[in-house]
Amino acid sequence: MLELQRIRNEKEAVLEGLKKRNIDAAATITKLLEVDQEWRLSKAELEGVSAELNQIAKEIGDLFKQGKQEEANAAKSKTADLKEKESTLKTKVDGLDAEMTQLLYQLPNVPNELVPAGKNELDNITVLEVGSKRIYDFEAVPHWDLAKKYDLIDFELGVKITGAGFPIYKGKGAKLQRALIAFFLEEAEKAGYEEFIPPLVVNEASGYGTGQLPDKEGQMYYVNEDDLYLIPTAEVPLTNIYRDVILPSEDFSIKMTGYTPCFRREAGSYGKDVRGLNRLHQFDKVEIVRIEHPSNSEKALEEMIDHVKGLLEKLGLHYRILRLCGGDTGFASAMTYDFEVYSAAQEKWLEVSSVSRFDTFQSTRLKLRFKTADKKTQLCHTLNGSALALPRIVASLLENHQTPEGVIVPEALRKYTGFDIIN
RNA sequence: GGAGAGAUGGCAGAGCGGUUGAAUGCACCGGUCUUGAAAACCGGCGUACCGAGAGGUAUCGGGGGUUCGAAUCCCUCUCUCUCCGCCA
Repeated sequence: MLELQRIRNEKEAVLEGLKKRNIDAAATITKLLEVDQEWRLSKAELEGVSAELNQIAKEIGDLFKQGKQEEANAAKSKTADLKEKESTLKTKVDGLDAEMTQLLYQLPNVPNELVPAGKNELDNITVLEVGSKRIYDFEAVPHWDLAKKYDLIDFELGVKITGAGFPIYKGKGAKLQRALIAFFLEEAEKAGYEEFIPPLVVNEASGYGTGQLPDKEGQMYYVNEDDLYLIPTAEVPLTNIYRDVILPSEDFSIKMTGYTPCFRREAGSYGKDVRGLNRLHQFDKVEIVRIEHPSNSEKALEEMIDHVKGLLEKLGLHYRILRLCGGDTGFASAMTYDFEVYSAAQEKWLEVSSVSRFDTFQSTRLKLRFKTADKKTQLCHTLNGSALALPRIVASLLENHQTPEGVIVPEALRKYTGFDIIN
């Protein structure tokens, strides 16, 4: 959620920024400021009436103490009108308040100045490409065929047990999952992230805290009986650890990591995009989350990018980094870098990581703040990224490291897998 | 699942219809004293919103109600604890 203060003070800059998302928010913001104006006036009026009532109540209390019953009772009659007025104003102020919140929820984050304007993925900017496309001297096979050939993943069996998008990993396939999780967690730990194992279901307040609610309600699995949501990413429980927290000083840098399964309904997906491991309802991911002083979030983002680069390089994967354009940047993000790995067999780039800074967009909702040196409270910045999500990494590893003899396991992974080839 | 108890400031813990944003202790910050520190003493010390400011309003788990007035009474929701049952 954008800070109301910011919209008041920098209306033009906010509008300009949102244009990069291909959004014209002029009407919403004009309306918002109108409501805000009226809200402030009504609120001042309401508080005046409340102050008057409080004053009278105090006087009546004093009169009773002095035994002046009649005067006290006389004073009571004065309150009827004021109470009526207070109640009306209260209803009005609450209504305006709700209307403002509603409008604020509609506005996405203002993109960082580096974010290019644009509509969709075609307008993203490639900022770095490392490695080059592998040349195969045999016909490259897509990962779903390799998974079947080496009996690593059984998609049909997953359909039997649960449904499409819930694969069953077997044997070396299962072990590869475990190895990747362990590898990612240890790399994160080396980079200074503390590991957490959070709950996989969260309450409504947490959903609102990181911005999955109210807009993306349909993307989460919902447990009606207990009013809980299955997490779509570890970002939700990890970031919400710091909901309603005021850090005691400005000297902080919080780095968290966690492995969790992630659950996404992916309503509306179909066709070749969902083939094999490309898009699943349940998948494994190691997430990194940071809570930073505003002055450090740029550096933090760079560090996270370097971390993810390191992972991909250790896995021997050819990748590129994209700075997403306004239109392709997520609702809550101020700037997002996507990492993509090239799949020769599928002849396309697969998104394997997304690293974002949210500035104060999440912390506004989370009420996540810190105390400045002069005792003021100020909003923190939040950032997060996948480091990494498993399915497309597995797809990339299988496809890019395939040989006629089998799939070669990257050196860095061998101590976790215990085998160096899948055949 | 059944029965009971409870939810107060960073923590502990009073208050149980009247001027209480809230006693007291601890923690924390500033000061006096000291070569320095400790102790002692003095002062300060939640959050949010409105306001240029003075100040005002809200907040004692959430929501609603009774009352001139609610942390205190009533309703409701959520959560926690204890005992019983079940169980990895």
